[in-house]
Amino acid sequence: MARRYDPERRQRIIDAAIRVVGRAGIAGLSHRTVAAEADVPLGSTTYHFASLDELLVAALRQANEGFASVVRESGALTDPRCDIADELARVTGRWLAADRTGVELEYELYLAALRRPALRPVAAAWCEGVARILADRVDPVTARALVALIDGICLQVLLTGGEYDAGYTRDMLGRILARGACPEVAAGHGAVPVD
Amino acid sequence: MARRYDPERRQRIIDAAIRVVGRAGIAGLSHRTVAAEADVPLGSTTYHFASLDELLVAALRQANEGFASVVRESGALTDPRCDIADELARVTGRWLAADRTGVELEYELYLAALRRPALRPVAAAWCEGVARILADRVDPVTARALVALIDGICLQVLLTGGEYDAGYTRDMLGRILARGACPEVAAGHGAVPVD
Amino acid sequence: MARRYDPERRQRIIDAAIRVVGRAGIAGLSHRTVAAEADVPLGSTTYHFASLDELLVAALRQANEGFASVVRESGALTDPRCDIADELARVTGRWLAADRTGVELEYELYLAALRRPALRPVAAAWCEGVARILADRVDPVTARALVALIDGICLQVLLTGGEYDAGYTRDMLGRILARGACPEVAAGHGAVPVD
Amino acid sequence: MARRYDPERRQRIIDAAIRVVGRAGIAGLSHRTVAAEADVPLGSTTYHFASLDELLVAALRQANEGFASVVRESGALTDPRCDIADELARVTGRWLAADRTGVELEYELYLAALRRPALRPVAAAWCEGVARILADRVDPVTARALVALIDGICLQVLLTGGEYDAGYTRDMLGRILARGACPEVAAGHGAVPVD
DNA sequence: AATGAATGAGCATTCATTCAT
DNA sequence: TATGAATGAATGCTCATTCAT
Repeated sequence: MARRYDPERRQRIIDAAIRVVGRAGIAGLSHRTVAAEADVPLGSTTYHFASLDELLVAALRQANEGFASVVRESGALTDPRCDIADELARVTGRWLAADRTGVELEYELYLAALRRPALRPVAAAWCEGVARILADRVDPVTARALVALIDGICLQVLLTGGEYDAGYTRDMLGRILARGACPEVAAGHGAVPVD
Repeated sequence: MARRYDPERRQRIIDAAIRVVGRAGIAGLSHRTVAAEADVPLGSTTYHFASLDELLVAALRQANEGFASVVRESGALTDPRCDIADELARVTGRWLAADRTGVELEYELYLAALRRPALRPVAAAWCEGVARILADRVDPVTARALVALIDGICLQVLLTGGEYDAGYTRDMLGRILARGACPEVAAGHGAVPVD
Repeated sequence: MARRYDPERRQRIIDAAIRVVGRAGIAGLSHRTVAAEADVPLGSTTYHFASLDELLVAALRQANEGFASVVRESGALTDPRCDIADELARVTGRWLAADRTGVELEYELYLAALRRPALRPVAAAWCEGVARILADRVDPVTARALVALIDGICLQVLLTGGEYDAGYTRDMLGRILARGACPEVAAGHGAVPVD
Repeated sequence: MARRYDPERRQRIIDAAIRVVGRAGIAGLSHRTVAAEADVPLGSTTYHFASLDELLVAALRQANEGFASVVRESGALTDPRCDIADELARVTGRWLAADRTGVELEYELYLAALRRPALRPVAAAWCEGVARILADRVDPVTARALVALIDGICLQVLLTGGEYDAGYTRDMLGRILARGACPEVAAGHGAVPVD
């Protein structure tokens, strides 16, 4: 009994869900685990969220902001003189190093959206969020490609257990940004022969 | 009783697992669902695969081949005169269009490696497999970036429900390839400079 | 459906567990057997007891009381003039004769503590419970030895299928009590010397 | 294939079973665990032992000798001048300290014999084995009581997780041996008043 | 004589959800 | 409104045993 009239309980449950997903993955999210983590009665979670999916969407929508805010807080990107490739590579490295839990959680969102259409808008917002921040410096198409490349590089690091290589990332982002730097090659999309 | 001596049972279980994941996602894969799909007794699945993870690894290893074989079969990549960016963009488009279920399955298994270390080596093999096919035409670092970018673009398509844009993809792959030709940028990061 | 709101269910499950162990041994105790015996749904047993060990502790705690209460009810022990050895031997005999099933159950749960640390505190309480009853008449060290000897004798009877010999038991308990009166022997080992 | 004609396989399986029971208890003994421990094919265990019980009896019969042989090897007991109580207490302490696995295994035998009549002769042999060794120095009845007391004391140590107290053990064994030392008290089996 | 494959029963446990209060 | 109790289904997994070879 006791704990009636707890207006922030709903929020506390969401926060707990984020911690649970961060720790054990979406597969580890259940009414029980989240109730235990939030220190609320089991019935409370089903009362505030009609289904687990509803809770999951609320949680992921909130957790969504990790990378975007890291990028936004990197004031450098707004400085027109900074090297975007270098700065993005650095920021990505910091993000990967700082809080692996948060990183895994955001990619878990990707995994989940694959099967749950309800999550697709949330996943789409992730991409757009980052792209919009870059919109002041690069055209939208390039921004989207930068996000895609960062995504792909991060996935390779996370999935293969490899080290993140900031120099490599900077160079590859640089290539995307440097459209036209080597006009004669880019023009024809020619292959780069190895020998 | 009845069905003793079924030498291909192990393979049949793997095939059934792939069908189950394709239909219901990894979350839908259980000893029971796969046993029902393969039409074998429950005990048979645990006999042939000591754990679900082991079955998942076998399934991922087999499903893994989808994109790689599409790329490999695109004989064009071995033709030194073809435009790699254009060809890769076209092949990717064909793959995405042909069998969305297969694509989703491949990415779901791929992303699952995030939480299941047992799957990581197989996920890593995915990247390397595609990169190796490109190895005849581009240096390894560039190959890895191409794979990363394709990964990122495919994910955006799958997750946002957007259309696949072959022209955009070709251009962005082209940028990565273009600068692969500029030794002063690639230098120092294991790139194989073009002489 | 049907049987919601059954406030004594928890106790009924414990009682059922004791019956199951009495009939089939600890090895025969499972959520399923106890649920069937208590006539409750399977989920009910796991709801009330988070693990089988927890149920076992509750059962042992309850079954535990058999010998202790027989001793306690033997009012004679509180009579300063009675012969403790004789009375303990008689009480032990009565306990062994009365309900062999109960005795075996008590020893089975007792011995199970060997492998299940969760049961150890309850097993320890068994010893202390009996020892405490004797505390009015003998020093604590002697009490512990009396309990140990009774334990050993009962085990021999139970395990070898031999007959219980009250005279032999009385004599041996008597020897332990007799030397309790010789301070020079007991001294130095926490014995309470008789002044 | 390969390993046909392995005349010692039966014995190797028994040895493996003892190790398994010592490590994980009787509950941990299965055809699978013992086959893995013995490094023989699963079918081999069922071939050599028609049932698990048969293997268990064979294993316990062999493991049975632990304490008895420790006592026997303590040559001191055959020296008429040695203090039996002291020597037994010391030997018991050494046994408990040396190899807790072996100790637990022997008591596991007790637990099992409670429910499996097939094991009772084995358990009875345990008691008699030790008693027989003492037969040269004390009368059979006293020998049995010594064994019972040692049993009870060991159980208390094992079950309550307490420390073994050699001095206490020597004193209590001494009381059983010292029949008649305090004739006036022993005669009447009088109680030992605390105050 | 020996064994790998097979299988159906059983295990402890977790679960989303329902519902009477 | 909020919740503890309840429950049936499902989970991964282990098992003793059988049996064709």
